[in-house]
Amino acid sequence: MTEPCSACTATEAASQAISRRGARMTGLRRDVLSVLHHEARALGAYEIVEQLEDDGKSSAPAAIYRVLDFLVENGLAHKIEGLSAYSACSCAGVEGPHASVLLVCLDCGAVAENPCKIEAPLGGFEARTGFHPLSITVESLGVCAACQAENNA
Amino acid sequence: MTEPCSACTATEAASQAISRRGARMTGLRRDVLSVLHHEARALGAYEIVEQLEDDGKSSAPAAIYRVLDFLVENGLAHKIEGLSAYSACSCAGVEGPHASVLLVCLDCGAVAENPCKIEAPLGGFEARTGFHPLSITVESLGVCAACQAENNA
DNA sequence: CATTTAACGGTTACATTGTAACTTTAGGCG
DNA sequence: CGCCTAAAGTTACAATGTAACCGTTAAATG
Repeated sequence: MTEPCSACTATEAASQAISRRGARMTGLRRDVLSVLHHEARALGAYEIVEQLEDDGKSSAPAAIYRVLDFLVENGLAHKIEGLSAYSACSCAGVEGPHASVLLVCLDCGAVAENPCKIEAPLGGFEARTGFHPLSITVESLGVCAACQAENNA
Repeated sequence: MTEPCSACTATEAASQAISRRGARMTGLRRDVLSVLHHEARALGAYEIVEQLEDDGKSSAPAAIYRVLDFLVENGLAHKIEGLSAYSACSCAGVEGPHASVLLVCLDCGAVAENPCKIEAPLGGFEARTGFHPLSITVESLGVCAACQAENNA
């Protein structure tokens, strides 16, 4: 018997989390999430389209964007605004929508993630000004430790 | 005699700051920065193109993007990633490139800004993982206090 | 179970945002 | 002046994102 792939395991776990939330984990949604988990890096929407085509599962961009919105709204994926790209959420034990600090490697696309409370990054600034936040983005583009080591070799 | 316009004053001050840094504040750069200061809200690149056309100063998108890159690199403007838009930097006394917490109103486009140290939003996470940040984005899309009041009226 | 209803996905056609590459112009400087 | 560099003009695209409509599927309700 074959070893269980960790990406598949993660996709499966996320699917179950979605069901617990009362939302529907459809085939396309699972496929897209699976691609994100297996690639384990930031992917553009059109890269996902290509990846699905390679798997014989053609879908137009509009459908993919709808799925990505769903995944982000449900906390299964994050959008990296600075790259117009998406990555599977890698937080353990976090369910539902959430903000994260995202550290994105420009070399390899790896995304390191740390869930954060909305209040932290805003540092009370929002409370002082009466601003009502609807979304939070905290991300850094840079070079991960592994790529730094490789570049210096 | 006419009152000095605060947006013009800000543009002028920024121009002088640029010169002190040894960079060139050209006509187009000043024009774009002036638009951002006068509008005092997040503007897309193509909105800036239109605005300049209205002023009889036509420039193609490619040129505007180059100028916007320059302004951002020099800390005179910020890009709001979540809106693909730009706003003039409103920090007092901050010169050169810097990160800021940006609170962007989805109703009126107003941008409240607070300069921040790179370390703060990352909370030491980057130090623990060896990640080398090249850029930082901390922004929130929401509703400003003024628009909340207006919406409730 | 059958019917209704809402959510989802397929599809087309398009809007918006962003760039590459080359040319022309304008400053800075010996 | 003549050279060199940076910036701006210009064209032609590439990449990203959406609106809208319709067929299909899954869920809800009687």
